[in-house]
Amino acid sequence: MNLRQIEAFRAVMVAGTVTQAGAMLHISQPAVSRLIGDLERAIRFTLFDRRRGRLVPTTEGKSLFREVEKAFVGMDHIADAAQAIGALRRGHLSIVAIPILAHGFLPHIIAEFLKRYPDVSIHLETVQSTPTVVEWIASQQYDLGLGVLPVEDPAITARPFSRRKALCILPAGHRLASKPAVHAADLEGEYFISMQKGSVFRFRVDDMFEKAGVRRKLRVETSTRQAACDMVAAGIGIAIVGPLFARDVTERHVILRPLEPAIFLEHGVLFPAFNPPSLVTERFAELIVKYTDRHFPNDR
DNA sequence: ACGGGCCGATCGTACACGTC
DNA sequence: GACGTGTACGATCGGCCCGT
Repeated sequence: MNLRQIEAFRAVMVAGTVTQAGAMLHISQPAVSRLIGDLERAIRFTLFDRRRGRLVPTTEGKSLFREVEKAFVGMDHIADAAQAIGALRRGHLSIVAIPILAHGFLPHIIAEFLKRYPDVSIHLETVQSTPTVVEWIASQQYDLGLGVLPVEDPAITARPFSRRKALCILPAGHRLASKPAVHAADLEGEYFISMQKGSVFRFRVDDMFEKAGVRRKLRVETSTRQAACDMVAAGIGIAIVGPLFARDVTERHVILRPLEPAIFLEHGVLFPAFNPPSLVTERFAELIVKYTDRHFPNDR
């Protein structure tokens, strides 16, 4: 007994004749006839009486049909579920991101994604640094991560979505605010708010000033762009932050200027290397790339 | 471990024929 | 004519073996 024979049996019960059952299953009438015959031989009792060239279900046939119907209801559920998953009408996506991307940037993408796929549920977690994002993605605790590139970890597959310049943040009314761009040499002797040590970004900023021979007065160190902006707005000093992916209230009270020489920062989507992304994850990653191209194109 | 070839089982169609 | 059964034959698939 096999599934194909059961399928043919059900089709004959539903359609009434072997010919129509064949049409239902998109096979020929003899094929159905043989499947029914094979099934009867396998179970060793007859499912149909052959009366005047017609198949009439026996009592045993009717009993078996009730059981088959129960099983096919379950099959229909599976088919529905498969279709729903394929069409992204169901699904879950867990994301871990650094603050600059989790705030202001990702909410817009999530909103756009949920317009297209309203029944997908999303969990967004914010962590302070890209190494933590990498760790959580590598251990497959989250489906997708967003952080700063490069990521040199064999357990991670990275897909860049943005390459943009860092910005200099000045307090309103600062002497450098009138300049179209701020040069490293302009910041000689300025009070400075620095991003926390250990990050790729901090290393690049310090390296740039060192090569330019510029000495700053490092006043405060912070881990978030938001805190740096707030402190610049409060007149504590000047800061250099990574590219912005949104404008928030605080940034209206500061002045943003390009930095010379430019410090490029690349952001990327991170996946676990040994676990292929689900359809939901893939679609979300594609949307991040499209959204960034549209609203925050790469700097040259 | 992987790919290719062989072989048997299974499933399909086409056709002939019987029954109503 | 409509429908069902039986048979011949071809296509496909999966298991097995063997070579790389």
